[in-house]
Amino acid sequence: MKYIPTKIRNRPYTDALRRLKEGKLRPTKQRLALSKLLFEGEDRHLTAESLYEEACSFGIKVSLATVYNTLNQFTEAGLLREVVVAPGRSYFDTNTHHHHHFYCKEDDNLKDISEDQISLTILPDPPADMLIDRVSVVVHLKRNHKSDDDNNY
Amino acid sequence: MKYIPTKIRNRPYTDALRRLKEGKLRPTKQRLALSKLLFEGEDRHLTAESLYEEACSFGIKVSLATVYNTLNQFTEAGLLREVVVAPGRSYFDTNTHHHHHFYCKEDDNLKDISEDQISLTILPDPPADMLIDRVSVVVHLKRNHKSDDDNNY
DNA sequence: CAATAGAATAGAATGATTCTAATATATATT
DNA sequence: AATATATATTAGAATCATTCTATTCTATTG
Ligand SMILES: [Mn+2]
Ligand SMILES: [Mn+2]
Ligand SMILES: [Zn+2]
Ligand SMILES: [Zn+2]
Repeated sequence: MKYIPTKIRNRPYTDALRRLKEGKLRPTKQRLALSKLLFEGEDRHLTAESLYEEACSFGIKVSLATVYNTLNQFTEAGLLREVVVAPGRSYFDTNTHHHHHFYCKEDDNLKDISEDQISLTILPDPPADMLIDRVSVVVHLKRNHKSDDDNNY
Repeated sequence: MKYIPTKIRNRPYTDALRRLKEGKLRPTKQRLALSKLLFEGEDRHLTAESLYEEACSFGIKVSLATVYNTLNQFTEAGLLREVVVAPGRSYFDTNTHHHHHFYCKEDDNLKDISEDQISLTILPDPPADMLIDRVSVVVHLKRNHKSDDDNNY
């Protein structure tokens, strides 16, 4: 079994802590644990409910209210981005870079499209006294049922 | 006072009726009345609540549940489009042509951007067995507070 | 350790939307 | 025109995501 130095074993916590400092948020148990779930590993899209269930499944003692608070505070601090693609529920995105999304309603699934994969020119000026804050592109997908038809004819 | 032939005076109802036939929906009092509010005049963006209040203010006897049912049925039938820009509530759009939106959160206000005012190239192919259903572009706006600052310095 | 500000929590409250089951109306059939 | 049937409307209850509230707890600072 390979020896892993403490420095490296602790990296996830260090990173989670760094995130909290970035947002000027106290490093409480719950925030640290959620931050670790959110930011270690690949970028992800999640809902308050899904993060809550994940936390519970890892034995983290946290309430749904705190998950909502945390997601909102992280979003406020710029550590997360809120993505609104369908009525009813919000997704939170650990990828805060400017980018876009594929969304499939049937699968309830979000997938990133990096900024440079979409070229966009907006011709109209914003109304008077308004500035463009950000541009959101959602490519809505549907299942391709064509192959089913092919089999029948 | 100019004479207006019955044919023309009744046009809004005729149009409202035509819409219902398009969607294979029975022309009930409530649907006719809502259809008239929705489709006569300019294109508009509205919420269930706002349409309900408008209907009430015109003395139309209808329940909020029926307004929700009607908006969903009309959307299903392709007479309306649902626009999701912010968490919490849905907007319905009488403009069903492919187009995009400016959205200002502060004013809770939607404004159309016609399709030809945005040029968009999506490079990535959709995931396997998926087709692009539609593309939604939302240009989020914020108030320009620059002039306030200018006055102070 | 004590004092204090800030955070976590359970549960209540809210707001949008959907559901339910009774009543009413539009359409089809005589 | 009356009847039968399918469909629509309604009030109110129910649901679901989210936020609020008031209490308890904890991180921070000296
Ligand atoms: Mn990342
Ligand atoms: Mn129109
Ligand atoms: Zn993303
Ligand atoms: Zn529109």
